[in-house]
Amino acid sequence: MEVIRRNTEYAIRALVHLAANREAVASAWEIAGSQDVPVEFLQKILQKFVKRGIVDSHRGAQGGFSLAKEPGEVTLLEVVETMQGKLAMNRCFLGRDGCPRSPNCPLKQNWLRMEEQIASHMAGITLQDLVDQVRESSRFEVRGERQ
Amino acid sequence: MEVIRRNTEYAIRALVHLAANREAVASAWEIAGSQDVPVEFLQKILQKFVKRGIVDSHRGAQGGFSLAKEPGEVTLLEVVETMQGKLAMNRCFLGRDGCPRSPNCPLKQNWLRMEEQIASHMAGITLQDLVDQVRESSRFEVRGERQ
DNA sequence: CTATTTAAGACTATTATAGTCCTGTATTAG
DNA sequence: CTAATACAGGACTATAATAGTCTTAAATAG
Ligand code: FES
Ligand code: FES
Repeated sequence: MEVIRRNTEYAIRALVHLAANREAVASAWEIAGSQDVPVEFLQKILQKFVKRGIVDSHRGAQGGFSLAKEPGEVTLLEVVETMQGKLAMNRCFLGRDGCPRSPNCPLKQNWLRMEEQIASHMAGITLQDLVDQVRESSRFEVRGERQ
Repeated sequence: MEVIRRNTEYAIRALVHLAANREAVASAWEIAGSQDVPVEFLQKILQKFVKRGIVDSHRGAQGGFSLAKEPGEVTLLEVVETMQGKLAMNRCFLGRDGCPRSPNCPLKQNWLRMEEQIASHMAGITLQDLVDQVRESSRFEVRGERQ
């Protein structure tokens, strides 16, 4: 079972791309090409971030997308939640027809704690961190350390 | 996005049922009825636990299923993994065509840590805990404390 | 022997995700 | 002003995952 969906993965890659070339405007076509993502699909994805104010869009010739915030300000949590909404372990357990049945169910507490753990973990990672790491590993690759 | 699937939820309910009536043999039909789960579907589910040695099956008339282990020995983690396999955040990030591209990717470490957190949390909850809690809450209900 | 109940696999239905396409509108180079 | 460029938004299709059903066989209690 996979928690992070494909489009979320695409989104992260695209945002890392934007964060790496801060201030520059990149078209969806350009990003898609460099990240192996279907263009039209990527546009759809980026639109969500535009609405959230995380990405700026620029129409017309020479237009495209750019990061609206500092890379250090955008957390993985924001990105993931923009794509797939709040992560939920399960709406209900041990209740036959929805959670309200057992308001004091112990699993509910456990699910919530797990959700919080994941969320706070993701909230601690920013695009800047990812960009830095990408630079790190490509430094290795340049020295001929492939695989 | 939901991490726990429907059939896993059914499985937990069914196992709690079995754990509550320890030693007794309950037919799939009986369990399904008491837990609002499609019978045939539940059979499929229980078969998985039989194979894992968590549940014993008894064919023929008056047959059914019973818990093969002590309720305190069966963890939520086992149950969830029996149904949906190991929980994975995502097989890969920031690599275009699979994880091997960046063996030292930072997200990989983060995903692993999150997976471990969830797993250890689930490993700390047993069927016994759930049965106890169900008894707790029904005690409240009996006193007329509905909602 | 017969009614009951699980085992196993094939099959279908439903829903979620992924991906495409088309039409419109803003922007800007020329 | 015009034409090319590139995003906006919605409708649409395809694919895959999940959920659920059905059918046949094998075991067992009475
Ligand atoms: S009964 Fe709804 S979360 Fe436990
Ligand atoms: S590149 Fe595969 S997990 Fe990061």
